[in-house]
Amino acid sequence: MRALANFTTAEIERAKRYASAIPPADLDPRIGALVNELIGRVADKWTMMILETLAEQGELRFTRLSEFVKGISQKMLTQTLRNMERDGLVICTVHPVVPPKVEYRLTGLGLRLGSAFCGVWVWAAENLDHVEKARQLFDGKAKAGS
Amino acid sequence: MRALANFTTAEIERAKRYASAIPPADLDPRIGALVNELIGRVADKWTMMILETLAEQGELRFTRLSEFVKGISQKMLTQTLRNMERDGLVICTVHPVVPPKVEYRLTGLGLRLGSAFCGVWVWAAENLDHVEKARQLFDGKAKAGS
DNA sequence: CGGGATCCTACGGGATACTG
DNA sequence: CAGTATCCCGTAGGATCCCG
Repeated sequence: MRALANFTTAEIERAKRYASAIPPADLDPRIGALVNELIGRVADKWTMMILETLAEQGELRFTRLSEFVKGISQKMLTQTLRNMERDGLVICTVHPVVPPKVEYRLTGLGLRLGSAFCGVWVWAAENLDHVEKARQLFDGKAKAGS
Repeated sequence: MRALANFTTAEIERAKRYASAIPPADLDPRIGALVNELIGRVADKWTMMILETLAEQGELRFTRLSEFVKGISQKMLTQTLRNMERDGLVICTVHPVVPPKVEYRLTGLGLRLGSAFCGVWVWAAENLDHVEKARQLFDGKAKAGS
């Protein structure tokens, strides 16, 4: 890890804690593969946004949910919700009334995933301008190089 | 948040910390949109896996990296690396020798994102069997219902 | 209201071949 | 070795219509 020489000590500490939290999965390579499969499933744009909305709002009906998650089509909302339900992240309660009323909320598992993702959200919020500057710099260089 | 009534207190505490960490982004709706765009960019399967590998391994050459990130095509590796470089997550060092030698490592920004994602990895490793059981249960019900 | 069923298209992404 | 360029296919995912 000599490559990390020019990071701050705080950053290195975080990296170490990061690395040390992973090993258990590496004992059996199949486990690692399964974890990656699971990550791939869950690290989906819509999954993350639905997860975030439900974690913030608590419990929502289908249409209400679609209003919070801007830009999602009803097809993707349904599809993603079904997958999340299958994975045990979400519970769907159907009230037998007309017009139908269906409410979605996170399970304990889903809630824990939500708080696990929290760090990513905070990172995004904190480093938004940082990323934008990096992009402008990169695009500027690319143009100059052509 | 009455919907959370049947969670453990620990889970509720986590949810509260979660929710309280988000608000700053909601002040200006445009910020929220930008954060979501950024999340969409970064919550990509390959981005996450490359990020993880570089956080663990420190610094790697192109081919070496492709060995760690199982299943990735060289096209996607190049593409994802370029995007990450553009976003300021990764630094690419080109050594002017033959054969070419190009090394990739995380920037401080990338490293921080890596540690932010750490929670998700831990969650995945911890709850793998939980998810699998939920899937079997769900699939069983689906079959019974048909 | 909350979806399911269809249709259709754009594009993600793999395989292969070529280059400095 | 580290890409770039080309071709090509599958499917993610939007639009639309319908139904209980």
